[in-house]
Amino acid sequence: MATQRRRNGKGNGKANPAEDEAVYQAILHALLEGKLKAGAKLAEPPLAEIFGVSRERIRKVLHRLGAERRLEMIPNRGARVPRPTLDDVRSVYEAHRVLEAGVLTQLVRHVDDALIDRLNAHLAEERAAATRGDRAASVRLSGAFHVHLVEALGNAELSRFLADLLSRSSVMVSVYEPATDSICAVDEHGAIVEALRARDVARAIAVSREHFLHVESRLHLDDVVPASEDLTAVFAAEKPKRRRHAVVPAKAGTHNPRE
Amino acid sequence: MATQRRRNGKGNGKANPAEDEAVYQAILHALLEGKLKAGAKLAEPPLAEIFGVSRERIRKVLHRLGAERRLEMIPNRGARVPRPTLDDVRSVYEAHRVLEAGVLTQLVRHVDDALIDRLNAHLAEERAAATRGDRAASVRLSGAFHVHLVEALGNAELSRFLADLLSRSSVMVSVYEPATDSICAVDEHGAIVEALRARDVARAIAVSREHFLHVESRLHLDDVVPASEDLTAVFAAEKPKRRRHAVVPAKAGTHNPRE
DNA sequence: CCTCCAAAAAATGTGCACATTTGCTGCGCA
DNA sequence: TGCGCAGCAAATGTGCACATTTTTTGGAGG
Repeated sequence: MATQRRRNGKGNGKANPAEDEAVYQAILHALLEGKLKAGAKLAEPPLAEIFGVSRERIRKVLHRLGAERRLEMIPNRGARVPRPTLDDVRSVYEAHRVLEAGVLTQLVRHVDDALIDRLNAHLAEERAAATRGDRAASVRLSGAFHVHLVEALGNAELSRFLADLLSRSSVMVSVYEPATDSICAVDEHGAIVEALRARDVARAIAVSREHFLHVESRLHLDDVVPASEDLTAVFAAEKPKRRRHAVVPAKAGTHNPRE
Repeated sequence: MATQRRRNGKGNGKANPAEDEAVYQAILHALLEGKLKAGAKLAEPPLAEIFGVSRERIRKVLHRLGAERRLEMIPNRGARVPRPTLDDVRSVYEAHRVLEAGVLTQLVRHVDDALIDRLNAHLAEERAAATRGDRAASVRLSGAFHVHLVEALGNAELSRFLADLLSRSSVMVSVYEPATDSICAVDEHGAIVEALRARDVARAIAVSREHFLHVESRLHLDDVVPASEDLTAVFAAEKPKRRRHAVVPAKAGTHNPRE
């Protein structure tokens, strides 16, 4: 219900906040999945056509993404997918490293058995995923570990900041593709937990730092996978509204459009 | 030239990006200065009238401020100045504390004489302001000290995060008014610099933590200054466009309206 | 006197018609 | 051949006219 309206008659200012959110999530998702080329332009008319909504709707979403620094907005020239430099990537990784140092410092003051148990349970999950060779799960759980650390502090500001950093690094990862193998050594995570359990701040920070530098060293700037150029193909699976005559051929340069 | 147009004729879609920015800055400034009541509603029509711009312009700015979490946007119900709880304040202070712990940890790896000199120069300014009893300068310099610390790392992400925290806390400060006296003990800042010079991470962090707890303890939630209720009065000095029959007395709180 | 409800008033949200700006294409001229 | 530049097509930005929703108002009934 309530999914097939608009463009009837003329005056039609019906409120539909869910639709804004849907378009926003679709574009954000494509961005986070790395389905969009680094310097790609996101023009309003094509997107409006693809999602079957008015241009104003698209425009609002685009500006919101721009305000969140997820898109690069140039006055009178539209929105583009940011093209992060290697320095940008290092900056994000360094920020994460610094943040985690602070988090660990604060965390040793509040460690209890329950926290250690939760972290160990998470490590078990990570090991299981690694053992069974589930790359997707490994990547997800690897990021989740650091999220667990901040969330243990229960501070909304810090959690938000980390989420911001992670979303940015995920985009970069898709550009500088570090996905060779063994994404995030579980042992290093385990060492952090161990240091936490021992209340050893210095060691926890040292291990964490080592861990980040390790991950960071895997980045390589050459060999940039171009991702898809065609917006219609990118959003093919996102909004099965209707009006899908544009082939979506065997191009499929990226991953599978899943489900 | 080009500052006195609009509302002539009818079709008038002229681009004026500077005007967006001006309105944005005006509202943001009022927000940061604490001129707006905590739960105050920012309705579009009055603001449009006050600034002498179209409602769409106001709407865009309001949504942008909402995306930045500086305003609380409720669908179909407009924008309100957020009413931070005491927990919110503590959360921001804790985040700042945790962040600075990480910053200090990273900073001891890069301290050099030049940095220490710069920080000492800043401390001298702080002491001078304190000695001469300049409260405004003291507050400003006190915040600037922590900004100097992060900026010494040269990391844009971290700097942005701190700026975000500071802007939030400045709003809160205006609510929970900690301005009794001796806002930020210069000695505590000096102790941080001293620990940095000695490359003593643990001490630097301990002093910093102590410092933040000290500042935080000054907050009191009762006695909330209501600030102004009337939007026209709040923005009186901000936009001397015209159509301002509301006095605009010797207030002149801000800067010159340029050119 | 208080509560509840209907109708009006005000405020927010949206599509649309342009104005403006950008980008491009092709023609002329050195 | 190459360099500019006029004109055109496409995209972005903006005001405006409504539609929808919220809030206020003014009674009627308990």
